[in-house]
Amino acid sequence: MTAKPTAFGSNRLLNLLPNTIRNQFVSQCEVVVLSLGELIGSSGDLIRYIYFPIEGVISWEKKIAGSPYLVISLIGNEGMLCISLMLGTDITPCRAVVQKVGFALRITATDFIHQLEQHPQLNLVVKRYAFVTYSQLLQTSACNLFHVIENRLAKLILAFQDRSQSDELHITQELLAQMLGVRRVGVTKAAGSLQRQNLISYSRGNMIVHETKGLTNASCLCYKADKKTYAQFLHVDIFKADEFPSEFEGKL
Amino acid sequence: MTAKPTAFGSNRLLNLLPNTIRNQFVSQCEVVVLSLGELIGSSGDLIRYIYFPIEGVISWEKKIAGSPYLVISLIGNEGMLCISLMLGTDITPCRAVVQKVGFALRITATDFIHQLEQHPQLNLVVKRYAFVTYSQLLQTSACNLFHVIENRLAKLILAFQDRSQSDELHITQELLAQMLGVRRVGVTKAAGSLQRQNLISYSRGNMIVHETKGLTNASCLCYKADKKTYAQFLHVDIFKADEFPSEFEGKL
DNA sequence: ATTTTTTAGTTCGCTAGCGCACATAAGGCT
DNA sequence: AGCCTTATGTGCGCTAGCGAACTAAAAAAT
Repeated sequence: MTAKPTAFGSNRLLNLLPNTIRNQFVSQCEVVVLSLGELIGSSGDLIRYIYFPIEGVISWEKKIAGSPYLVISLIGNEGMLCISLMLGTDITPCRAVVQKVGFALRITATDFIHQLEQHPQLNLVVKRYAFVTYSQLLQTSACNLFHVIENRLAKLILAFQDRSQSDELHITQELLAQMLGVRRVGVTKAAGSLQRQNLISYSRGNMIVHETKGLTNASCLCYKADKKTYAQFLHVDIFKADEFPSEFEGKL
Repeated sequence: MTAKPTAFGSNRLLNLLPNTIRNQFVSQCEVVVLSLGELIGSSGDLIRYIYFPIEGVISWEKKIAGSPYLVISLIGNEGMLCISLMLGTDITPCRAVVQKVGFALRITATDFIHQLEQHPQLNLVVKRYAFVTYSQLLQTSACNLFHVIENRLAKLILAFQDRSQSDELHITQELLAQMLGVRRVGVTKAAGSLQRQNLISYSRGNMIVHETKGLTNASCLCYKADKKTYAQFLHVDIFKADEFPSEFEGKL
């Protein structure tokens, strides 16, 4: 499904760009629907398109030998897919699956590289996003090792909520378990605990977040750390510094 | 300690560069000693220098709230420190500690950025290295979650051996435990098991690797996966493709 | 030679999470 | 209504790893 975008720039990364550049960039994009369960790319695939979600949630999943897929991060309109092109290769290291329906702007890989050359501001935004992604992965790596399921579940729910832009999440415990790389029973227990604390309620795949703040406390500090990282390196005034582009250009 | 390098290009990343470019790059570097336990940078620090180890091993460590430092990766002459500069920021997300003495070429951050602008080949190598690093971190993240201590220890020993370029490692179980984010007792148990299999032997901080192959089997497949990733994206003929620089230039 | 420090080995009780199997309940379908 | 599928809850025995405390032995210091 392709059409000219109707909701320009509601991807938060693209929103960081100056208007003229964003408009020029978006004119090179097409809008595509993200349908539930859709596989956008598998590990090892050639990257044909770069996606900037506007609505919906995509999970970024790594598979290692002998273990199930593990969700590395969730991607919504705060992010993009996939950063590998920025890093000198057109092969994707993970698979990406649509976990909540929506739509995205997408651009072909070759056009994207072209745009990067033309717009140092775009270049900077994407590099910074890659850094944030890397930095959050560092956090997740340690989180996976040290933190218990209940904390990790709370963090995941919050991440899903942020990207859904809704307090009602449509997701089963089975799926949450797969994302966390644990048994469903483990999620049942943890979710039960969160429900008893009146932070969430759920029924057959419909979860409602009641208390974002309480859930933040129930999660490990990793959730806050991730948010802070994003805010620090992708703050809205990323280009407002006087030195851009004279000093930043080509440097960053 | 600064002096003109005596062993040009024995960093494997720099070895990928064409001779003329490597020589030009190295002429901008100074040689510094890496002394045991030296802290090269802490999380949040400004990046003043970029390091290309020639000998020795540096650990790249992430700290999250409430937990000890966790080693994300070991860096030797196959790598560099630190990739953040490539990603649009001059702040380092981890601390780096020298775990085996040696020396490195280093260049100031501003000179490095200058070199990147001048040499698209250098740019590509560093980008690719950043991708490999990211990709290996994906692997480690899942490994930390799914694999038992014995597997992870075997992997760590192999990584240390590779970067030490020696079968004799000088490292205590206490330190290995800190690297893995587990108790020393856990390492004692796992190391005892590896010793009973005649894969290693050790005594008071001196470990000898007897069977690299056996140790590879004792490790999870993550060790092999990491090697494969490195080989795939940083193979020696990274520039031998005809299309460089005409097609790659500016694109990758 | 004796003491102190460092490194490694052992034990104990405990918890988180596992695999597996089965029970319960809510919706959807015929 | 009755059946079937899907989602969630529960129980059981087991293992990996934890915290804490103690022992043993090698090396270093006095």
